[in-house]
Amino acid sequence: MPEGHTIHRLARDHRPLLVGRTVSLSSPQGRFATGAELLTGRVVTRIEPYGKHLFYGFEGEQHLHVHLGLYGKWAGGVGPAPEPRGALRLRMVAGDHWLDLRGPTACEVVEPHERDAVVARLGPDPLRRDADPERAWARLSRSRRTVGELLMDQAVLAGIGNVYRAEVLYRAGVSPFRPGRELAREEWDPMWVDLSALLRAGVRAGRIVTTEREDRERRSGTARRDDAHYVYRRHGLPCRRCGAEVRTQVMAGRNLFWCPVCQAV
DNA sequence: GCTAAATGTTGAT
DNA sequence: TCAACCTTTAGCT
Repeated sequence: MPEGHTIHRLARDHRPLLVGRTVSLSSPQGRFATGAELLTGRVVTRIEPYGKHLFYGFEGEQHLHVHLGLYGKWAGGVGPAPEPRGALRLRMVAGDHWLDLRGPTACEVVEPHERDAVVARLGPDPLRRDADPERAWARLSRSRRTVGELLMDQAVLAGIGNVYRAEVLYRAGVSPFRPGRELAREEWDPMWVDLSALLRAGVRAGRIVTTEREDRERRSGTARRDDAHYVYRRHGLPCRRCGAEVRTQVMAGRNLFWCPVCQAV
């Protein structure tokens, strides 16, 4: 489930398994091999997430660049690795641990300047300590594009996907159709803070939960198991706060969800 | 069992 | 704007 929280969680989980260790890499899928085997025998020096991109740094200043895309997934375990099945793009083995990568959009060995080029075209990532929210504000506040489009643009903000877009706008009470330039600074600053908090909670939980505990508890009598979101994929259902029907419409190529009452303007 | 859709991006039209 | 990439799952039958 790859928005930024998934990528940062993977970096956190993979560091103790890989950093400082000699790793062997193989690409059983063959036809999608991207030279990863050439890194076999080298030591992993660091693992860095930027937005939805993940970079595994190796001795010799080369990096393995991974982008999970829509369906990419890592699996792993301890002990002998299972027989490779299906489209297994990459297997990494370090000591007792094995890690299998399936279905990524990107899995390639890159030079430092290529890594830098990827990072350079990304906006600030709210999960990174070195993120500069002013860069995002500079883009948002000058744009005629809608805030619903801007939040999905990785050059404006890195790591936000379709779930966080819908949920953070709902929590801010901002219409996705508002042009970025009509967003007030006093509205945007709390949204950045909220995004950071939601993403951090997502890293901890390993999934996206954007509803407040009180909201979930208040509804507990009605026993909906799936109460992790306010509006995402809830079109046609009543808004959890006002009861109006949650709506959906394609924006920036993805299904947008919003409450027409709570997010009227 | 089958189909459609899904938390994403790229490159062609 | 749309197809392609490629995997999993939800919701049908």
